[in-house]
Amino acid sequence: MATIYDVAERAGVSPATVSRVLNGRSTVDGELVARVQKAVQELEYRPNAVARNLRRSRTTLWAVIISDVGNPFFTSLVRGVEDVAQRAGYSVVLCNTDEDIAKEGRYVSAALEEQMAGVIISVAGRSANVTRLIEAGTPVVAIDREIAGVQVDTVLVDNAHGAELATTHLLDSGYQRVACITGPRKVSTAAQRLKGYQRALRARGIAARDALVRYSDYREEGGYEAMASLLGEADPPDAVFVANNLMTVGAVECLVDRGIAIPAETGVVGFDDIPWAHLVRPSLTTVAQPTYELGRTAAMLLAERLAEPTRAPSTVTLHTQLKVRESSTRSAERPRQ
Amino acid sequence: MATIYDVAERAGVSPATVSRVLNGRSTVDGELVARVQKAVQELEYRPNAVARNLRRSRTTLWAVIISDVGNPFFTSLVRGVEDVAQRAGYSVVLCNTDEDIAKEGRYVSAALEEQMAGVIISVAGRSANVTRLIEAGTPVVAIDREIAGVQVDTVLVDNAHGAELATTHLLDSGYQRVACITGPRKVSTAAQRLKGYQRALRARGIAARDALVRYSDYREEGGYEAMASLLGEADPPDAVFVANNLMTVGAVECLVDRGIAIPAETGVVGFDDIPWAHLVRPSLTTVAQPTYELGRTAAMLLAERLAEPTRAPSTVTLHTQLKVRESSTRSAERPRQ
DNA sequence: CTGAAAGCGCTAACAT
DNA sequence: ATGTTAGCGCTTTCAG
Repeated sequence: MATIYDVAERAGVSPATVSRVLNGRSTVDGELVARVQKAVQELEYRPNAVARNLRRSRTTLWAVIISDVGNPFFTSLVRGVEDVAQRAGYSVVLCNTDEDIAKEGRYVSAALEEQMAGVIISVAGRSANVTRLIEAGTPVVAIDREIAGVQVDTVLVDNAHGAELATTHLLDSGYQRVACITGPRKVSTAAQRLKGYQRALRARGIAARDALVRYSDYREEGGYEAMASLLGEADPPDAVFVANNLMTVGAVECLVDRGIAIPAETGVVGFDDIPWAHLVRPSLTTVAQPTYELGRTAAMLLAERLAEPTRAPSTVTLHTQLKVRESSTRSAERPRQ
Repeated sequence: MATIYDVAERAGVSPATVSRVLNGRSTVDGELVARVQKAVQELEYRPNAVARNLRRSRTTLWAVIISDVGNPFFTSLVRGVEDVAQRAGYSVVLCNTDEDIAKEGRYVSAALEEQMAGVIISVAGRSANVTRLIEAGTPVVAIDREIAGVQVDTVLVDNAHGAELATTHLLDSGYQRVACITGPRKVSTAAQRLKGYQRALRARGIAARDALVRYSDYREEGGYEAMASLLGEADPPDAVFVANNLMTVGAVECLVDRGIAIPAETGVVGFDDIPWAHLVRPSLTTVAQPTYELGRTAAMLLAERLAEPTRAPSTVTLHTQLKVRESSTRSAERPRQ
């Protein structure tokens, strides 16, 4: 591979001048610029980014740390990040933690060692890993999930509000015993969505019963099992609010397997859309999140912080939207969609 | 950030010795090892990977270049790559091209400039971009799509065979005029799947008619439009084989919008599963690909080539599987699944 | 077994 | 405006 010295020699200038031409910062004589560009072409010169990064002590890599690449929620989000990153001249390194804090820790170490320019993270658990990044001065944006006790730029959705809407909608549809399947205890979205569910019940003067709440893992199998467990109750629910998309699919599968009719016997609303919710029969009522926008917003916050490291961290909350479809509406009221 | 010199000083040894301890290559006196480790702990020393990469002139980054992060086919594949990569000590940089050759070119440049250790790519079009990588000596593994005229490790599925099975199955189900919606002309999988479709027709002595073939873009909207176009034919099809998952969803939506019953009036088989094909009503018959295994296999090939750069390139072909569900079986024969 | 020293390729003072 | 030069942090000969 040709180096900057080879180019300099061929163009009859110093390496510094080549560097100047390449980076277009300082002003260089037009004639020299032309010679350098010609030499670059002829030698098929390609700058060595590693050397540049070492010298500048910063890279053009962003780490995006998420818990499940298989979940369309996260892929849509990553896409939002990616689009902004590319435009701003950064590349995205994808890090999949499977909700595993140790794995998250390894990725944080890698981000630190690789001197990554910034990190966008949906945290798997407590804040320890994020603290390491902050102490090292790496800009961090929290996405989807809040990080307790740490001041960082954050992009969230109105989880409690969305959950409340969903639950209220089920009650409005005439369901009496509305259950909730939420996510892992440590995850902020799980807590917030549960809180919204409870708030909706309270608003109607209904006592929240622990027997109708399950904590699960945000995975399809977890949703299936939680639903099965709810159906095992002495007084089983006639509707369920499920706190993420994959668990909703699992819960629906469980109901289908048991021959329980949706929505006639049991109503279902899921938090977060799935790509083909409208093709599923009955089509699924969901609390849709602006997933792509979440990613875009986080990326823009990161880009801004990189440009202006000292400004105070901000939290952006995006809005969810209840998409009423068939799974939550008993015969009387049909959804318009 | 502490450097290797700080550690050396604190441990009372030379930087070279610290390096040896850290990399565990050369044998170092036990007492010195202990002192170095202690110093590393106390200083919370973290090696600078950028400096190491420059010195070693190689990195621990892999680029995975795909055409659509939004497609579950690719995310599952990426996950397979990721799992192997992490275990082998590499990180994965995700590059989304949107089937855009210019964008692909930019990612290839980035991979070259960042001195990435290897590239796994599902090519958007012709081989020019890949040739640049090969000329620079960067190991490349082609995944999902073949690269014409270039010798590289390759992981594919039996596209023509899968398409043939799908088409034959439709004919067996009693459909007479089976159409095909395939992908972009330049993409090898589109050609292969079309070929399998044609082969199945020929085997039954049916003439393949251009009027029943559409080239589209592997996207949902493209599938919708292609289906609409087919329905506009004087003699419209009574079944369709669709060459990827997203276009299948689009085609189904089109049929639903037109009030055409699946499978009674029109049968549908798609190539590549979608995650919730069984929840869709009618559930979708698909040619399932071992997506995760595709990724895993490509990653293993890359890891092997990195370990042994001179061995001859190999091509691995994985098998598809026809999953018969409701969308392709008229009342008489019910699917068992 | 350990240390000294060179150098990976680039950029940014500094000097001219 | 251009060139000279030091050095980013690490690894790896080469000596000892």
